[in-house]
Amino acid sequence: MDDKATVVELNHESRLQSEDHQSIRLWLRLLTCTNMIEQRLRARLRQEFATTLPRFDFMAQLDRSPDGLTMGELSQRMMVSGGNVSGIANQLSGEGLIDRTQVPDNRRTLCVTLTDKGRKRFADMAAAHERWVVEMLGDLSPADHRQIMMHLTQLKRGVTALET
Amino acid sequence: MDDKATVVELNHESRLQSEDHQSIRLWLRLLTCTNMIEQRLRARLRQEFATTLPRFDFMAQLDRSPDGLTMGELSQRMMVSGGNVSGIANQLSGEGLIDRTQVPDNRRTLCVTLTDKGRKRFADMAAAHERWVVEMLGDLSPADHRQIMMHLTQLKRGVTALET
DNA sequence: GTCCAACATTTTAAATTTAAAGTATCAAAG
DNA sequence: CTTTGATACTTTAAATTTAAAATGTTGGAC
Repeated sequence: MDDKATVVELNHESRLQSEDHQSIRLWLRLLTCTNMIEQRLRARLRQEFATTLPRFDFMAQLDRSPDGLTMGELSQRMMVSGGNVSGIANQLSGEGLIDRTQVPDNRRTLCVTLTDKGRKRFADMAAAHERWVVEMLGDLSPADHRQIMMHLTQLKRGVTALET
Repeated sequence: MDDKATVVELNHESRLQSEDHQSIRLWLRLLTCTNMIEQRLRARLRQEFATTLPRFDFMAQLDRSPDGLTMGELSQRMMVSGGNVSGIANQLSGEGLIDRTQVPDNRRTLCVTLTDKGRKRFADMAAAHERWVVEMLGDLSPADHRQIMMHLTQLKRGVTALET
């Protein structure tokens, strides 16, 4: 439907109108970058470790917290719904990668930890994952990194500040 | 599970280890920002227009291309699988918001356009959507906008450059 | 002690999403 | 003309995801 005299990348930003607000441009650029990286990571995790991004994320959060996390904490940190976390936990538990134990002083709460097997499994994936991310973002100089981080901090602060 | 002497935001970045590579930090920051914005937009589209982000995205791409887009083009631009686009197209077509017409010189190809109803419906949503995005990102000065865009351009270029 | 609202989690149903297989069409080679 | 491989799209099955309802638990208020 489009004449292409020049090669054009097609992605979220293709929907931009000339009169669109600068903020819309920034948002679509952000979305495009994130989606591009996410898709690559997803594909590689599937190809090389037969796992998914949310499962990896789940284990990464636990690896970071050796004392364990509750289901609610996992839900917050992974930024997904509670039901979602329940489902992933069932899988990982079934594969012996995590333990769920009752917390003595609150019978509503579960404490989730990586098993030894889970910790080992994650270590392999984490090393590869880091290589992939560095490969994708490593072009940027340390100074650029700092600058983008600063800007995204500001952006994040602005969004967080809004109520609801 | 965590003592919180200070208020800590919980999100993807919570999984960061002290020794993690700068690129991982940047990636998780990017993911957190995108998810935060995406969740807010998703919730508002549902509350105020009883629709979803992918449906909005679909219509936005079409609004941008008055001559229509093929299913394949939509798939590329929305950065989702072809089957996904088929499903959304069925919905929107059922609601009379889009038309799918055969292209005369290629019977495999469908050309998708917004109906008048679809165009009107989208105009309302787009106005609100722009307000929301500006509300979230508007804190940044025009100079900041330019800088972040520049950096994300570079980041995008780096990721695109990788094969596969 | 008894309610009652809040909380932590799971379950449910519906929608979304994906990868892969399937269908139909095309274009080009022989 | 026929075959072949590529293309455009849809269908399928499985997994993911979400919002909302359901379950069980807690900690006051009274």
